This record gives sequence, C-alpha cells and structure tokens, in this order.
Amino acid sequence: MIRLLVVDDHPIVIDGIRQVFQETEDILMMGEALSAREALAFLENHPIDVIILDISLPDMNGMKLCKKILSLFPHIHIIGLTTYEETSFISRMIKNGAKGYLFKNSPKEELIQAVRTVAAGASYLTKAVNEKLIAKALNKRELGRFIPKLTRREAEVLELIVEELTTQEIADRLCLSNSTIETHRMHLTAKLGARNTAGLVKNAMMYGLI
Amino acid sequence: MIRLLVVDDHPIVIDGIRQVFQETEDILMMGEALSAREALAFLENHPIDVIILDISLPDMNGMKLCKKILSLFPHIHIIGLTTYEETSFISRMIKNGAKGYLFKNSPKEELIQAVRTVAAGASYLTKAVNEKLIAKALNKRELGRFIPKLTRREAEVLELIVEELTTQEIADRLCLSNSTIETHRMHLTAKLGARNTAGLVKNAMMYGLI
DNA sequence: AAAAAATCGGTGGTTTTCCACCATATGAGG
DNA sequence: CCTCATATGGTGGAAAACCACCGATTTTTT
Repeated sequence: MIRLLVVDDHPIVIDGIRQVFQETEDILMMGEALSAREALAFLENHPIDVIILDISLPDMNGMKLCKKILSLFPHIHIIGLTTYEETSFISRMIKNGAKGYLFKNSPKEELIQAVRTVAAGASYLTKAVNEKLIAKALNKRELGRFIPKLTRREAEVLELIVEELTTQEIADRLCLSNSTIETHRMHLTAKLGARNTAGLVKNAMMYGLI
Repeated sequence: MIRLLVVDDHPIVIDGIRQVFQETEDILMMGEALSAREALAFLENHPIDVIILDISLPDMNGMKLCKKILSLFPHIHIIGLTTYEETSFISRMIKNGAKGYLFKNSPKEELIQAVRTVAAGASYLTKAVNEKLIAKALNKRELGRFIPKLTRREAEVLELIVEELTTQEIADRLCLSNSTIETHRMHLTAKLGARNTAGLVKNAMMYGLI
C-alpha cells in the first residue's frame, strides 16, 4: 500500500488528483495540503510514502520545501508538479531530490505509473520533461523560450565569471585585453537577459549552462 | 508491440535478457548486437523502438554510440546498462540522451518495467542509480558540507540580490540605509564562502537557498 | 559574394561593489 | 550583568562592473 500526500495551493488540482486515486487499490491518498506549512504539519502526524508537490506555493517555493521535507523525512519520495510553462525549475527540483516530474495536464495513467515507479525507489520523468531536458542539454530550443546559444569564447568567459574571477583575472587567464572580456560580458548579460552579474549567474544556472 | 534490440559484448548477458522477454507479449526482442558496428548495421535494416545498450563495447564506447544512434534514429529510446561499478558514466549517458538506466543485476521485473516506461517516452532510472546520483550530487559540495544559516534579513537581502536589484535599490525597497545592506551583503558573501556577487549567487543556488 | 555574427581591441566616464574600520541599539542566553 | 548575535547606521577609498560609442579583422551564415 502506497500512502500519498498531495501539496498544491489550487483545490481544483487536488480534487482532480483525488479522483484519479480513488480508482487505485494500491495507492491511497491520505491527505492534502494547500501550503508548505500545512504539508509539514501533516507529515508530523501521518506516515507518508510519496508526495506530489506543486512547485509554486504561497509560503515557500517547491524547491525549498522539497529539500526540507527530505531532510526531515528522507524515506519519502517526491514527485514535482508544474504547469507546462514553469519548466526552468525542473532540474533544480531534481537536484534537490525529487524522484519524479509531472505536468498538471498529464494523463491519469501517467500519474498512477509515476507514483508506483517512485514508490519503488526508481525515478519517473514524464515524456515532456525528458524532451525539455534534452533540448536544454543540446542547447537548443526550449518550447516557448530560447536557450541562448553562446559562442565558444562566451561560454569560456561565462564559466570563469561563475568561478568568481574578475574581468581582469579572466583577461590574464585567456591572454586577452580587459576590453575584450568586457565586450563578451556585455554580450553575455544581453543574451541571458540579465541586468548585472547576479542575474547573469542566476540565469546561466537556470538555463543549465553551468 | 515494443520492438527491442540488445547491444552487449557478453553473450551471457544477451541470453539472460532474451530469457526475460520471452515471457512478455507486448515486448519483442528483435535482435542482438555484440558491437557498435553490428548494432548500427542492424538498425539500418530493422525498425526498433527500444535499445538496451551496454556502456562498454569493443569498438566504441556506449556514450558515443548512444549519441550516434539518436542522431540517426531520433525516435529510438535507449536504456543504459552497466555493472554496478561503472557508475561514473551514468550522468554522461543521460546527457547523451539515454532515457533509462539499469544495472546488470537488476531483477527482471525492473527490466520489463524500464522498457515499457521508456517506450512510452518517459524515463526510468533504477533505484540504485538514483542513490548513486544523489550521493554524487551531495559529494559535489566542495565548499563545506553544512549549509550556512542565514538570518531573516540576510535571506531577504539575498533574495533581492538574486532578483538583480542593486544595493541602493534594495535599501529603498526595505527602507534601510545603503550601509546596512552593504553590511548584510558582506556577511552573506562571507557566510557563503564567496569572493563576489557571482559566487554569492552561485553558492546560494547550489545550497538551494533560492 | 554579401551579410551577419564573432572576436578582438580601444576611450572615457558613471555606477556599483568591495572593503576596512567603525558605532549604536536590542534581544536572547549563560 | 555581560556577552553574543543581529540589525542598523556611518566614512572614505580602491576595485570592479557597467555602459556608450567606437573600429578592425575573421568566421559563419545566408
């Protein structure tokens, strides 16, 4: 018997999922939570095997909550859940220990199979997620949004920026002038749609460029 | 009907896998290949849905072959296969487009489930692989293994830094002086073991603080 | 072959970050 | 009561980042 908890701030989503698991005999939806606080409170008092966890919650983002839950209850298996648009967080969610990933418009068969797979300790990534991740790895189109294509030099400079080198240090390392690195920097911030170094690094990591 | 090809230079492994799929009705093992060359030749003449691919082959390594096959036959789903020890290649294999990963000593139920899952376009990583990857991810924390504890204000400032606000803008937003934000900034860079804003953002994201 | 992008480089200046070295106040805990 | 961490604030200066506005090759794309 797999004991399931659903965490999502949209009651409609929760209802839909409950509907799905009323038909299954091996999976029992034990409860629901509309916020991170609620979820943590529930887990204090109820043993749970699998959690379906929305990425956007009112009080804490899904990544953080995922990490927190796993630090408190390491045996729990977490499946991330998002709408089709919020894909940039998937890899981070997985990094934080999520074992599965689904979109809110996934067919119910997928939901069931994902819960079963994850409960067995394996991981389950839905087809659409796979495609997104591959697109990312290939530095190609991410449906709706582009992953900026960097040139060799730009990628090189970016890597050194992330390694905390200053413009001057990068110039020395690559035997180029200060101005050249500055130019590349400008192009990078522009391509990644950032305002400054903070955004540059953030977006680079979100795009999986690091 | 799922058409399967097994690529492995050990005939014993191939025989074992054939045994497993003689019992399944929805999966048909169409052929076998003992080398990369053989595999590519086979694929020229036979339509295949799923490949179980050993990582170590005499003429080409599994990673390369995986990439090559996917470039020629993008619709094929590939499951990596290794002995328990060769785990270091898993992430690269996945990066190269493998959808699943199994160990040679996996129980036959896993084999079957993996093929079915992968054929549906989803990805399947066996429990042991998951554990290895997580262990790896945790080992990559070279910057000290404890997550620095931030104060409320620090966390707040950090979030705004990551949102690309400048010190001045943060001060305005929080109705504090410039100097105060600077102090918090210094504390943050120190706590996160960074040299500058780039490192601050990077480490914050690595620690999952964002 | 022409156009576009990438690579390299520069001047000159403004803004932001980084840092040292502080000071005050408050609240929690030994 | 005293210490420690937190939060707040300051001065002043050096270093780095940001930006505009350039020009000149080379490479890639069309």
